[in-house]
Amino acid sequence: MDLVQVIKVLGDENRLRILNLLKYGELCVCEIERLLDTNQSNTSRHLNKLTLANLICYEKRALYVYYKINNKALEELLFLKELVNNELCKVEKCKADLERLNKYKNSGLSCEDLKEGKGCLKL
Amino acid sequence: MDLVQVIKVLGDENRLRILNLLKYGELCVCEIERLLDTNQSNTSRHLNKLTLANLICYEKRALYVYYKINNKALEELLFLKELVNNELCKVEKCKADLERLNKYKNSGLSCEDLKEGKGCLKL
DNA sequence: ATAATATATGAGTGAAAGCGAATATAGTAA
DNA sequence: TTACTATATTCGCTTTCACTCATATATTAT
Repeated sequence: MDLVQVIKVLGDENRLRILNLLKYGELCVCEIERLLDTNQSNTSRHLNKLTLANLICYEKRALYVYYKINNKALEELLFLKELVNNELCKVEKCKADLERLNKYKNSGLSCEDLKEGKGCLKL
Repeated sequence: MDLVQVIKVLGDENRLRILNLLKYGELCVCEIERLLDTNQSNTSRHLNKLTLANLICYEKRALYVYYKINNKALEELLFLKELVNNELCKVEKCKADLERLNKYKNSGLSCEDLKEGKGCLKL
């Protein structure tokens, strides 16, 4: 995928928020879905676009698919590295996302608990 | 304008080509129009979007409007600086644009000559 | 004043993109 | 096997966006 297409993929709030969330480690689809407060279909589509642009990659374990940043892309596209590492953290929504992510991680819950409405990611 | 909107503005081939052209100095609209090989209306619209995103600025002199990179934006958004300075030069179309730009500059012609079909920017 | 030119803008069109609801697929568990 | 769950994909809808053509605006020249 060429540079213009990669930038087009980056030019969406939900996808920037996903990159920001994945900066600190992998997450499965249902976790991202709750954190973004959108539905499963939409989340999956955004993850697919990021994957096609080689910005993230995934690993399937049992029923769950875990997504993470493709660090190789960050090394090859330094503007992307700068964006992810030093610019996203200034965006208000991204800050709020990280707060919720931390609460979730500190709660000790896993994605299996989310469907029951436990924890801090309930709607 | 927030980060997402700025990236959306960046996610267009013509606008990336304009930024690449302006990297080496100011150009007026009719010069950019010829270099991109598109029409006047389209060129003006792209320039307007880049201006609204604060990525470029302009100065009107006589009948002509000269656009140039807003270097303040490059200092404030380092990913943008990296993109403009080190990434655009890898894009094939941008390379070709710079070749044509150099030919034009070396020809000694000005934008007033373009309408007569002189020089290397004729259609 | 009028004419000519550079640039901006309005209107319309077609393509692309994001979204929600429903459905399909794949893996797990009983 | 059947039932259940996580994720992906299809469909239809709506919005956004780039583009072209035509027109408006502003500046200069005559």
